[in-house]
Amino acid sequence: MDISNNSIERLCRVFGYLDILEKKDVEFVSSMELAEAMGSAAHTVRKDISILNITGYTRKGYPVSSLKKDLGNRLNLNKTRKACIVGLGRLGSALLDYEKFQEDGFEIVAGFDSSVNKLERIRTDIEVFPMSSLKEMIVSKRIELGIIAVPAENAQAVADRLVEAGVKGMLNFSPTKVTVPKEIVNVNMDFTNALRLIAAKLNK
Amino acid sequence: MDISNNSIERLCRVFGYLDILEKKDVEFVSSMELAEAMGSAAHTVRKDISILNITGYTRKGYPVSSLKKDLGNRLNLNKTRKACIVGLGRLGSALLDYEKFQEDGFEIVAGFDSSVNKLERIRTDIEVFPMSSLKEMIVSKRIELGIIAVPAENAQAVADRLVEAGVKGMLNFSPTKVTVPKEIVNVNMDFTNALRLIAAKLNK
DNA sequence: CTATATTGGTGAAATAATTCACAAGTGGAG
DNA sequence: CTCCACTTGTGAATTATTTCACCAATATAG
Repeated sequence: MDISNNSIERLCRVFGYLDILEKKDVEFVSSMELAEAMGSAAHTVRKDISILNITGYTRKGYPVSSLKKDLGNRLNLNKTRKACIVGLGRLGSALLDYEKFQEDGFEIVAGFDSSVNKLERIRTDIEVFPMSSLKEMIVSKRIELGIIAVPAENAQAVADRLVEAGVKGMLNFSPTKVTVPKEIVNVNMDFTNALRLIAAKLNK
Repeated sequence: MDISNNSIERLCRVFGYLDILEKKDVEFVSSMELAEAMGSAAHTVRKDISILNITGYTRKGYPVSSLKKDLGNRLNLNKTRKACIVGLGRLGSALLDYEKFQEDGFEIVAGFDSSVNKLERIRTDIEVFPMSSLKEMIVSKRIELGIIAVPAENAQAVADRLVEAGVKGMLNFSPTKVTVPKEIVNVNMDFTNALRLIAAKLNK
């Protein structure tokens, strides 16, 4: 299927918003309302949805629950996926307890760190392990996603080990770009670059 | 100047990589090497740079320091900018101590939280204040950027107050899209949506 | 000095993405 | 029943972005 990255990202956001509407028992939502919530345009929303061959109802909009279900099916968001966090410094341990992940269908089932010290001090409901058991745990717990929260200089090494252990996707919080085999999905969250982007846009 | 968002983002990453090269005293870098480090193509790098009318040297590449300086000038990255963090929960307080920001020219000069309890318990070198002094501090310290690290339900209210206090740009870590006047630059970092994007790309 | 291998620069071509415009359907008012 | 206001769906037009192909410049080797 040829659906652009931008469309996918927008649709993922729509999915998130539908989740909110569903919890409020809203039955129908128009492309206009979705667009407003997303900060985009109504025709963009309609186009994105129509790419997936999902249709709404004239004069009523899209049925919230069914659209959410359909989007979820097409975008693979209907099943819970297991993830682990590597690197339990300030950021990593904050992510361990970020409840939103669970609510949204991403279950953090393990944390890893190379420092025994950190492992002992950490207070969380989630099991934490030394780096040496990374592969074993990823395999036995069937973890699909790895979240990298280690310093830049270790990011590539961690990515390599995650790949070797068999994760399918990685979310990389380190400011380094990591190189992974092309079948592995990798998304970067580079805080500094986000600030740079803001600075660069300030006087455009 | 009409330079696309994607180009700007790529160039910001190039800027970051040049910083590393400069610290290693590398004198010249080729478009190919830059491309490899960025995970893009050489012609993309050259095109992006040429959009800014910056030129390199045949057979040598680009002079690292001078390219960095030029890019910095064009992208507004050569001066340090002051930022504050609003919301000092797990994530916010982790960000307070994220040294990378300082190294990269973004100085976190204040943290804010509505809970006096949190303010008292927090251990950091950076000054923290109650929400009631948000505007006063932003004005007096000439803070240009706001980093939002509060729960979704408060994000819009915080964004409004930041705008009202006069920040020029915001980095929003909450999973909600916030609406701001169009002259304010706003960038979202939505963790959940990043994971969703990964999931959606898994079987494409 | 000459030949060669590199490397940047860039207009043009190819692709991709967005935006538009409007036909078609339909719930609801009167 | 009729009309109207509203909302989707989508081919077409537009705009933006990426990719290509190749010229020009030049460092280096011999």
